Amino acid sequence: MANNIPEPTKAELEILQVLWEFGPSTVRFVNDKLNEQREVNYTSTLKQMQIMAEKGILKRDESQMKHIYIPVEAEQKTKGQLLDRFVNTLYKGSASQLMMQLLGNKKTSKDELDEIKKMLDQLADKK
Amino acid sequence: MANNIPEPTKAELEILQVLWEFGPSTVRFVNDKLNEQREVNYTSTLKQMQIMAEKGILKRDESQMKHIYIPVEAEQKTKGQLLDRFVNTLYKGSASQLMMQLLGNKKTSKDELDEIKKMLDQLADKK
DNA sequence: TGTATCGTACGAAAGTTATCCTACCTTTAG
DNA sequence: CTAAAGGTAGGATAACTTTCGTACGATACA
Repeated sequence: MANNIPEPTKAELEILQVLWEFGPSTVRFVNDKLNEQREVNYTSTLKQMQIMAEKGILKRDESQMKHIYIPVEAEQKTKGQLLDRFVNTLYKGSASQLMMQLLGNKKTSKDELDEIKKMLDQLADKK
Repeated sequence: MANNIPEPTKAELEILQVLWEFGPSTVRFVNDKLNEQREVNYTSTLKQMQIMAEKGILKRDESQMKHIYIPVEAEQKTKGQLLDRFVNTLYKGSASQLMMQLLGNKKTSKDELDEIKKMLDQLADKK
């Protein structure tokens, strides 16, 4: 399978997040969601989503007048690729180095720590 | 203290990585390193580093003809900010969610797992 | 000493991204 | 039936990023 999707831009990522959270949506819906955070003109969002469709990031259902846009790749897959690229670029692929930074730099809650630990144990069992 | 450095661009990050790894350097040195990975014209790198100096990302020692460039912020600080932004954007700030993705998606080595676990224990002790 | 080499400075140009204006079509309500 | 509202399409524009050509000064060395 092709493993290299073109890196989504900042604006594209904002739109993807809305679609991931709320499922297939119209431009109107996405634009309203975006405007809860910052001001964007409707046609800007429209254009952006059209471009994403051209690029193959989104597909759309044109059977209705109000087109419905759907992400082509699943949330986890895309996020995973972005994360991979991030850890490769900044931490030479070392997950533990990233972890160290993450936990060292931030005040991570005890609950989070426990959750992470649990996860690690489960993973260790599998091996 | 000001906590928000402007996000370094892709090309800027490449340059920073060289300076972080090898310490304060001339344009020539950085450009040579970059050319081990991809072809870049010397003046491109020069211009890039001049811009970074203007932006305050780098400072430079002009006492010699061959200027020496130095990152203003420490590696860990900058990487920490980038990581913060990343986890906030993609995982709503949840470190454990990011971890799950990281460990689930990739085949992380047993050694890495152990190292991470050790790190967690140390952190837990501190609390 | 003069020429090749290596450095900086500056501006132009190309590529990418993000935004929005305008045109025009469809639906809906009065 | 007609006007208002809401939809898509497409081009223009602006900002940002990246790349590099050209000019010119300093250094080295034959």
